[in-house]
Amino acid sequence: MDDMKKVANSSCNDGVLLRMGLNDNKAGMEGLDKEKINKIIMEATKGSKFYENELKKDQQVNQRIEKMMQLKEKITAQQLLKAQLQVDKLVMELEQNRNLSSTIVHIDMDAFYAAVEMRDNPELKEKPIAVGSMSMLVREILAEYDPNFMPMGLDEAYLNITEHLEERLNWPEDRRRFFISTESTTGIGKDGMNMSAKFNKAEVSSSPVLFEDDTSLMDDNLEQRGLSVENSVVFGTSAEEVVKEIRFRIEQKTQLTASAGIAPNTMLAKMCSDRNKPNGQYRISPERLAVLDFLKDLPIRKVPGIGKVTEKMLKALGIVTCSELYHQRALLSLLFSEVSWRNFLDISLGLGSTHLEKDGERKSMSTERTFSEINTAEDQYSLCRELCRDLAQELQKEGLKGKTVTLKLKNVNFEVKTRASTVLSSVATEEEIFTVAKDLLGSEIDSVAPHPLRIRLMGVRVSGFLTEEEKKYQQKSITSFLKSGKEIGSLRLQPEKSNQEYFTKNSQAPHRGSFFDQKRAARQLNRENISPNKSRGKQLFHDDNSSEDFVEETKKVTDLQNSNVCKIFTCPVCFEKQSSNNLEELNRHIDECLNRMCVKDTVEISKNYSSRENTPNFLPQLKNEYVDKCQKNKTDQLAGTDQSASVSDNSANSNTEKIGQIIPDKSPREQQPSNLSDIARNVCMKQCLFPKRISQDNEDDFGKTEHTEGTSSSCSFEAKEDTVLVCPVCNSEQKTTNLVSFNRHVDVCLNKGLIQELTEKEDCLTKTDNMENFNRAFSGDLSKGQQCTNPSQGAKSTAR
DNA sequence: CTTTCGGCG
DNA sequence: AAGGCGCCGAAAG
Repeated sequence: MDDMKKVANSSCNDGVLLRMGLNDNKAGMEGLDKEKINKIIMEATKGSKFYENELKKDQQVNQRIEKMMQLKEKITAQQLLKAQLQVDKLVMELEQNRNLSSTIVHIDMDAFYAAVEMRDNPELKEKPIAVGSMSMLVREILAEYDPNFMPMGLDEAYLNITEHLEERLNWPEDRRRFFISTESTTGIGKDGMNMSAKFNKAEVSSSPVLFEDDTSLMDDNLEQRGLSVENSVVFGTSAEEVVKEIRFRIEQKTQLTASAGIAPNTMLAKMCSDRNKPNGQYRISPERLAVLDFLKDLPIRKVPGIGKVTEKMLKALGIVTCSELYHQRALLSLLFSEVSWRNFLDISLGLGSTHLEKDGERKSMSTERTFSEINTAEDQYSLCRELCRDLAQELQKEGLKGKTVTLKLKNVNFEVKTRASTVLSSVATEEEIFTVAKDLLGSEIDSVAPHPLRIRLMGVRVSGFLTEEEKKYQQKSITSFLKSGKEIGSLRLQPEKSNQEYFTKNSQAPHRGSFFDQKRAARQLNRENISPNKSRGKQLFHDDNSSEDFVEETKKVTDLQNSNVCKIFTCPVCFEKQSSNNLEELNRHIDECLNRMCVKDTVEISKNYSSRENTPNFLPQLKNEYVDKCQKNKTDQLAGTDQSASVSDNSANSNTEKIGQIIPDKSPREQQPSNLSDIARNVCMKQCLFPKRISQDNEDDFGKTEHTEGTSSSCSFEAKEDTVLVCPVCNSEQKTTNLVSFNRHVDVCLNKGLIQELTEKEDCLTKTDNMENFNRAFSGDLSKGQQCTNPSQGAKSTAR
């Protein structure tokens, strides 16, 4: 880190020297006109302003890293062990759901190389290069392989060719034959010539390898077809051949080459397309080992979604490759948010979306512009209006209305500020947006007064969109409901509270952050008490960290799920022998053991455990070596052996994985859909959905985590005797006091779409999530995005 | 909810 | 060829 500072400083000095040099020039060359020099100096200062800001940003990242490292130092061996167990349980679940049956293709136009060619050969500029190339291939070529293919920007696209591959098997050869256009060879200049020459040479005449699975092309067909055969090519039926065909047709059409990746999911496909770029392709065969092998030494930076900051942070933890990412999974689960570490886990296992879901509803829309300094309020306001106008136009195209307007400003020092304001009624038109934006701008101008606000960028964003349901109900039911609420008290379960309060409170369910975050926070308080020997974990986690073991290691974790032997085992926490046929009991024992260490946690957690039913239906096989190791570790501890080194260096140990599935515990929020996916529970969930939130309102300790997580409270299906239930949607009194039927009515009343959506996704929704969605739809608060993510894929699996 | 950040093409 | 730009979603506070 010191090195970095040095580099930065010297670069700064260079900048100064440069400017001094310019001054010398100025003195020496009197003929040079003032303006030009001023301009150069301006550029230089602009550069340094920019650079200064880059340095600042870099230091902020360094601080983040420092903070993370401090957090890491405080992690105890017990915490790490527990995390390891939990993460590994998840790993097994993920493995079990691994889907290798899709064939996803990622096509990436070699635009950059085209640009280089163009630079070298200005004659080629006439060509309608990438202009609309992808949207054209939209229709003309790609759709033949996947009618639902997904263009990503102008120069790349995903295709799911699974179905095409099946159909193609029955295709006659002629349907797979394509004629080589000779037009391309007429291109003037060496490039036109080179390209077609390259193609002919490499892909047709002299490289049978490229058509390895099309035997017919090579021999007899050549003879049969006579002259035309010289100009045609037949592609085989394998995925590779399909993609070659696509790339061939793209090149014929656009004169541009494309690279492609073939893999069982989008993430891998994208990484594959990068492999043999330009003008190449790569395939990961649909086998688990092939996937893991591909990832083994792959730098995490290659993964979509991992940018330079994440790379740097992980590097600070000694993580550079994907296998290292896997090895450190336990540590990562303690250091990062749940979304992040789960994403890391998906990456390291090579999991991603196996189908091309059209991206969900957009959550915001914005427009912004960079310009040379603007410092008069007048100009700034008119610019602001202009942006609002543009944005309003775009919003209208998609029929969107939002509640939050955000103004973004970048001053001449490259410092970015955003100011947001959320209004009660939604905005969509230029005027509506501007009304909000101008106030934000105004207060920013005021804040620097009497100095002028010197900006180089301004942007306006609208977010917090209304859903369809809301648009419908906004004016009608909800408003009337809210209005009338004061008069008649629609939900009189707690007459002393206004409905406003009711909903506000409900929407504040405090479960941001991961399970680990919460538990970590709790443990932080009594860490001193519970960790008599901070370095306990060193030997427990002996880890050679070699990537060769990566494949083996993940295998071990999963192998366990198939083993159901072992009736006696040693508790990995207290090291006492336990014998039982009842796995649930064993799990409970370990849970208790683990949590005994975390004094204050214990009560809550064991309460949670005892009410959980997702016990794995298999028994772990614990190898003796593991037990030995644990016991050795124990004796070391007792002997007071000091290993003060940081635990993370050896946090991952294949042995520890062998007991991964013992712990059934997981907070419901992060609970994956068990393969049991038991209908009964889901039914119960649905029934609980509404009664629960009503009954919650009666509870004093409403805000407590256990309740919002929905772990222990029982379903009460009957409202109190004297309550009158008023449907919050249609605002009519309901005769029934049975909450189930009341809820059914509300179901009907509310837009079905939402309910249906919830039902479809209920596998991955917890009660809390359901309630959140409900509350959101109910109260009209849509500022939060959907929290449900497909459990079979990363939280952020596809780049936009 | 507001503000900042990370990442992508 | 590298980095600025416009945009989005999500983390952080």
